[in-house]
Amino acid sequence: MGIPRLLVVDDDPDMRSMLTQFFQQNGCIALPASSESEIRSHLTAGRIDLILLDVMLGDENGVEICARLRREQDVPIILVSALSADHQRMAGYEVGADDYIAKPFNPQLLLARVRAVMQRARRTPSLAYRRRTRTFQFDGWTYDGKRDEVHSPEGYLVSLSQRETALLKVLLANPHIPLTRDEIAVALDVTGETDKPEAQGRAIDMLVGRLRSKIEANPKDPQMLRTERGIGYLFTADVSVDDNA
Amino acid sequence: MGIPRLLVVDDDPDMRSMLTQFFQQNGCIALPASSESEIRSHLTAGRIDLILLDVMLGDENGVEICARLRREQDVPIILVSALSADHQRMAGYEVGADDYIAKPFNPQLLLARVRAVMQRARRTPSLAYRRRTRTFQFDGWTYDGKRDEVHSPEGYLVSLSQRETALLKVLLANPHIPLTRDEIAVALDVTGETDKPEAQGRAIDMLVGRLRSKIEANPKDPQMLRTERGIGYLFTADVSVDDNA
DNA sequence: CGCTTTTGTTACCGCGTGTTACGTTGGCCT
DNA sequence: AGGCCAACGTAACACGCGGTAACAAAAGCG
Repeated sequence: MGIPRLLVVDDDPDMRSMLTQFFQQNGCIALPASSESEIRSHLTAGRIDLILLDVMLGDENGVEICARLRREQDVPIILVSALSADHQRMAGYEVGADDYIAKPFNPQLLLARVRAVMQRARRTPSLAYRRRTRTFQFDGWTYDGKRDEVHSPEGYLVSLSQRETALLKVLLANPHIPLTRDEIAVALDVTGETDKPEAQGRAIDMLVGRLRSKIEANPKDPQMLRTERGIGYLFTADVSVDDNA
Repeated sequence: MGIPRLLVVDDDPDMRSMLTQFFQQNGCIALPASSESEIRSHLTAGRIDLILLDVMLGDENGVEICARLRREQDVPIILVSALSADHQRMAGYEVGADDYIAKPFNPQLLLARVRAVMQRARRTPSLAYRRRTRTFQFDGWTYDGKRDEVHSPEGYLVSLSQRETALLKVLLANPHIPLTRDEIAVALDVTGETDKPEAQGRAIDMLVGRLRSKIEANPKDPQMLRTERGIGYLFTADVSVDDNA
């Protein structure tokens, strides 16, 4: 089988990079994330085998996020918390988490739990192992996640590059939400090395421009992929999702 | 029957080559491996009479691997471990291992155990001893493991070279999983002499290209054997296995 | 031994992607 | 209003990865 791909969700940067590094040293691909929208971007953008989710995120609640995610898809989730109180633990399970670990934890134990959960998930003939494919509709356009194809309102097949497709997926996962360049960059970085010290030039601008030139009727006056001056970009189309395939 | 074919699984290169050499001097064919995916590739690619499996692999757990393999097929497995603790021993048995040996071990004793397990396996009228031949179906295509033939969806017989067939088998054993060139190279080396010091150029690229030209409808736009830029290759067809023959 | 077939190597090219540089836009200040 | 300047768009270039043609080496085969 391939390399396990984990998503480490914690709002404390130290804890986050500590964990991602630890997992990377143990042969996993560990991607950092710190908010629900980032989680969703990752889930849409690429395969994620397991989510390690801190219960106490700054302004969001890990348990609620877990419940919401679980209502929608069956990606394995391990909740992490500083509170080992029993009722918390129960809340975690009731909410659909696969396991629950209290801080501070033994790294080896954590690794063992991660493996156990992933193995359990693998045995289940669920989609956790298959690539997640959905079909999106937006403003007449179609993105077919199964074939990774984009069709214009007139039905023409528009070929996007890998990166352009990835960007589109990020946008589709976050419609009507302004995204900063950093947020986009992080979401795109499926290769996601350690939390980077912020140093990417205008790559996102170029990417946006290239995508616009392919999916905007008039790229000079973008309707769907708007720019929020001083902020970032905003996808303004209404998106409908098709989970059938 | 012929010469016994063993698979030596250990993540320590020294131990691995020591063991393979030892067995080779004692009239066996010993193939080195260091990960579950390698094991699976070998099992799919050719006959394996017995697996010598280290419990402590770097990022994988030998016991878990053993359990997983045993759930699927009945290859004899001997677990090897530095921990001779009893509970570990029990865990090994419960998991379906045929024997359990603690490091450091007497080579002669090891050999005796190996022989004993293999003989026991031979008496059992199981399939472990026959060459494992399966038939795979993928996207209309058929690979007949018995005759080593590939048939197109239209029913034409397509002749693949040895290496191309080997690659196809590796892919069939790992569908929907991105494989690096190194992983593929290792899996292909069923001849697997000593662990090589990694120095293969673009042989895999060529091999992939050649296989594509034979089994992809449009080799320029591969559907099944996709390339994962910066990673390696990915076989995206749904594979179904036929164990009858 | 030559000839064929398979397999690996080298070299070249195209494409996707990031960077740089420069022009343009639009907000803000006086 | 006009001017200033940061932010943005994008053309042009640079670079690396992967496809593949052509060649070389190795393995079968008579």
